[in-house]
Amino acid sequence: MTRKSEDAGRSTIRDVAARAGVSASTVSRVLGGVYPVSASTRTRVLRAVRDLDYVADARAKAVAGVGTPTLAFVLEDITGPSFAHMAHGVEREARRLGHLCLVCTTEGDVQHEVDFVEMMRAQRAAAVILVGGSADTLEYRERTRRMADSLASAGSRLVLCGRPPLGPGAPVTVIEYDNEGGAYALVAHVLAQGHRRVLFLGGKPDHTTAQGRERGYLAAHRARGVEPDPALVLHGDFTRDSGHRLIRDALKQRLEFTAVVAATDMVAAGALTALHEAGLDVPGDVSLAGYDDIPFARDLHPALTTVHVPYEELGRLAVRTALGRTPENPDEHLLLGTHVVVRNSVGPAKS
Amino acid sequence: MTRKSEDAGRSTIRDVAARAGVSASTVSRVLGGVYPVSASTRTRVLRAVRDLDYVADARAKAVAGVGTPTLAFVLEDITGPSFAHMAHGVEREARRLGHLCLVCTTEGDVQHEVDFVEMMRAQRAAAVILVGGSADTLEYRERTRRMADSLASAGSRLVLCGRPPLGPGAPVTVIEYDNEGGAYALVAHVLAQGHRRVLFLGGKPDHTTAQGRERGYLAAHRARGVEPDPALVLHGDFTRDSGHRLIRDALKQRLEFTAVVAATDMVAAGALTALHEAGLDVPGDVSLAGYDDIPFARDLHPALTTVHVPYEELGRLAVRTALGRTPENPDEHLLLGTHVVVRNSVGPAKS
DNA sequence: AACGCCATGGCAACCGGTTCCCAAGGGGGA
DNA sequence: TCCCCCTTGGGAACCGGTTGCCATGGCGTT
Repeated sequence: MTRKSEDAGRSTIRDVAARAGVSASTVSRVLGGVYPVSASTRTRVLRAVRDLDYVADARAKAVAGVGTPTLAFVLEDITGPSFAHMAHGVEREARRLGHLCLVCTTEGDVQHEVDFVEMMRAQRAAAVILVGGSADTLEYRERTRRMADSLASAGSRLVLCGRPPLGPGAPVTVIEYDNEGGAYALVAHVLAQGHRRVLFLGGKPDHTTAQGRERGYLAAHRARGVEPDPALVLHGDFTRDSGHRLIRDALKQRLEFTAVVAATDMVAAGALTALHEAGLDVPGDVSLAGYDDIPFARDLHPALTTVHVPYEELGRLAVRTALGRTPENPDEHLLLGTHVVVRNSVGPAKS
Repeated sequence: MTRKSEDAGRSTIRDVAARAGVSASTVSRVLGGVYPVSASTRTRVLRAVRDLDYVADARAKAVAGVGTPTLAFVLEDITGPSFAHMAHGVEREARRLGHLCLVCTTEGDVQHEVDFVEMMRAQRAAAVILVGGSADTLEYRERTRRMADSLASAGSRLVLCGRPPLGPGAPVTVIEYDNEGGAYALVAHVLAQGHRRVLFLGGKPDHTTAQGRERGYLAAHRARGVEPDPALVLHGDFTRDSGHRLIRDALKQRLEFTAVVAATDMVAAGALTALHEAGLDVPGDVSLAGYDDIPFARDLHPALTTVHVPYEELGRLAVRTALGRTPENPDEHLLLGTHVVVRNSVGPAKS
């Protein structure tokens, strides 16, 4: 028994070679499958492989340049339904294209993100996909730009998925969905039902996803000749509790509104519960709309009118464009459309 | 310019060494940090590292035995809320313990699972965590046993998380939650409200998670001296649509029941919508309970009475026991408890 | 001033594979 | 029967790191 074969049972290609009475190169060739090897040799080698339960070390193969490529995926929190769907799209497409898929959640910690990207550069990941909105500050742009350059110089690629783009010249692939357009269409639908005082439950003020949806809210008002009341634009975050709290407080201060547009379905869910708790009927007393079209939206009562975002498609596209990128078309920027899903939570305004 | 340094900008440790005028070993030692190196040499090396934007290849380090350990995580579909929470727990704990986290979704395809596990063996993953219930057939046990042995022989470890255990002797770590106990407590609560005809919306008949919950349903009846009507035990899957369809059909056939217990909250959500569509009040006409306590449960209307399962804790525990395993205590089997969360969807039976 | 120790850094082996290049041997055609 | 080609398989270099071992040289000590 050799030294290696007693080490936790992991056997090397040389162990196999010794057992089959051939050289390591021959074993490699049998396993590779392309190089011509005589039937008897092949049989002996395969038998030794089975006897030792041998599998070639993937890391060693990677060093030699024939490994399975890897792709990394960074998000804030995988338990959010829309994040989960993007993750699903990414994972599916990565698998379809023969890539392994590393995942990292940051829980909002910027330093985690930077560290992880650096680690992925060391791993020689084919691409790193950053998912989810962010504050679009100068610091954000510089930091992200550094990550992009660093990955690019290592032959890898940064993909921004639903994240603020970096301006021209950055070696980045950007896939966004149209937050402003979706919110515009949704709010236009609400206004068309006669509502004039529409409460907007937004996210963090500097978060670009929240900003886009807020812009759509404002633009829809102006397009209809309604000047939006700044007091009706509230800020929280994208959690269920935020929606719940915002509505409870708004009702407590006797803020007047006949409809609520939430920046996400999660927020809408909390808002709905708060409205119910206050004894209000939806949509009889107050209309409510969400954003994201998470699967649960149609099981709320009333079923939630919302904006459908093709999250899974987004994830798939991120992978496809990142990996299928051609040298002559290096920097892609895609904007995916959304559409309003009309259900039962928005009704005519009480006159 | 050397051959390497023009290759996509990736520079090797030898490039750095040449630029700093030292040998590769010195560069390695400077970066390693433990070996004593003179200040001037260190400065020159670090400068060369910065100039070339060098990062040591993680795969090469791994081959040399000093890489970042990796852990793999296999589930059917990450978009399910309970799966997502387990994934979150796994990822957090893996990160805390300094492990990278590979993820694979199988979409129910057994062959994918087998192939992926084999791939993880090649990757020398520290552990592979299989998540989610499964049919507990002989084929399942043999297949899973093979995976466990194969991983164990490679110094790795198979973890079954919410999956049927394999019986004694298998090199496996098992973390389960108490499906039967949770369902028992939940159904006992429903029966205590006076309900006698409780519809059970189960999963696939051979799926162990579904079976456990069904057993709890039956046991709670018997404990109360109520003989459960077999016609009230329905089978579908764990999707929202399944719950919706099952209730619609049950109502169409004029099945009599005063309460519904769904095998998951997703199923309960679909069921709730179907009940509403039929004009039934919950819990006035029919009581409803779920299982899993997903975040949305409290935003359903009425807020869903359900069983809380510590999914995130489960994921964390799976990682911790798999990695922290000691040689003298190799095979752990943990059973996590659950508890009923009483909300508003279960009321007294109409007499 | 000589000696010895320790700080420093290079050489080479090793991790576990792949693949280029070449040698040997067998079989078929002339 | 001889020669040539093609099939087959081995040796060694390489991928990009780490680390054991050893040589060197500067310093302090006696």
